[in-house]
Amino acid sequence: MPFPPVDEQLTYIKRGLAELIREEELRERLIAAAKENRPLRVKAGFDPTAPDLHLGHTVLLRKMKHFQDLGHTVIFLIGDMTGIIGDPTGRNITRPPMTREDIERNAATYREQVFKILDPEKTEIRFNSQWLAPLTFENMVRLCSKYTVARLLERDDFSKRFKEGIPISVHELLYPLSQAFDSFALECDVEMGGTDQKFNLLVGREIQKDYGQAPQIIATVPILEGLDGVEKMSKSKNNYVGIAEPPKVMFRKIMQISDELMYRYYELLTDLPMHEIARLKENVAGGQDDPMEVKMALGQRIVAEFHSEADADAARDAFDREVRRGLEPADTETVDLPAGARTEKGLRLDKLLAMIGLADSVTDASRKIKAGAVEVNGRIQDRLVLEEAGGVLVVRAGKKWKRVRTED
RNA sequence: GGACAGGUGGGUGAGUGGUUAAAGCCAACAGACUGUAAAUCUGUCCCUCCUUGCGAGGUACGAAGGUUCGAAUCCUUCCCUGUCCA
Repeated sequence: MPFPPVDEQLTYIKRGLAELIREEELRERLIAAAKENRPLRVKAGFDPTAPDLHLGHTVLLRKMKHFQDLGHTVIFLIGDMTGIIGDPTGRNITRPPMTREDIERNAATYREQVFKILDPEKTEIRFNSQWLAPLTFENMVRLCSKYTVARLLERDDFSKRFKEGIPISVHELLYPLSQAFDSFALECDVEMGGTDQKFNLLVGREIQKDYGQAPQIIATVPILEGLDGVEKMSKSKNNYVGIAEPPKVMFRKIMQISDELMYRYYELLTDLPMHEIARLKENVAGGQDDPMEVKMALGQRIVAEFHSEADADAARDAFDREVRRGLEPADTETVDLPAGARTEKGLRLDKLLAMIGLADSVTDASRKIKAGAVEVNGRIQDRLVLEEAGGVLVVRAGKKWKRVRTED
């Protein structure tokens, strides 16, 4: 399969990239690839834990996909060696070593999620225990001899911790080395990662050279800001959009980002050409385009990528209906009236809310009632005991809705 | 092995015997505002009960005991984390 012209490839690759080390080397490598009709081997490493991918991860995955679009091979490397050893840092209190089964299961989940973006035909999934596990002590020491402590301490977080007397375990120092060794073992032409990985990726170049291999080219992608627009997207910060989340949830979350942030999302999470994005921005600033429309279009693109066009349209409609107009969702669940909600005085609304999941607890429910967030059949409730009306009750607590069948 | 510091509600972090269910901040949840947002403002933010009240009760500050009318705050033991010395 012939590759596109080198300049075209370069432009495609460079879009949305944080840093490319070095462009000239990549150009040469691309020329050589074309000449030998050999796809480049592009690697990115992933942790064997937490296979719940979110949009932040997809920035990297999308860039990997771009390489595939150009005909190159992507290596999805699962760093299972660290998982087998156990906890890398003291941060996670006693993380038990993962079993082979755990890792297999996580790998399966990765496959499921990752191939929503990557092309399976052009992807190799590899595990670094394959070559790290059989590494003898002798070879291990040999690897270590190729790098100095001073150079390892150049890494930002290492030097910082060292200066401040925060402990650095020896195995942490080994981490960049083993990652570098992976690149050698896989004969990588390019390694990718977030900007926070730059140091590790650079070590790979050095080690490859030492082992007589052409040093890999490094391509880093920016770290995506989360929904808050400030901190990086992460699950623990709860500012993420998971790629396995339902269309409606995804769409709603995307609509939550600030107008400013949406252009960055366009750049990093869609393939809309840069000049188009610039135009959108101008039109919004000039008042020709409605920012909400632009953001909804973004939401639709993203939802469509992980689900389908139809899902995206439905999500948009649902948003319009539920959030903009505050109407009851079309897919409101209907439940039976829980037995305990009825007392001799009548229907206890606080208990009902807690039992059908619209409140965390009875106490929480009564707080919500007090706050005027609870509505039954379109009427805001301020009493604990509900007048029985019979039939199906449409209950709303804040954003959540339920229909309750009262058996009569 | 020794010395020292510390373990508080989802997170951070005050509080060193008594209006402390425990400040502040963040997150979260509601409400107002709005073009979706963001920003801003207001309220809420352990559980249960009921007549939803500036209500009553229960549980809570690593664990278990103890001192005291009364402890997150003092004592003992234990567990855990960190730093330094060996």
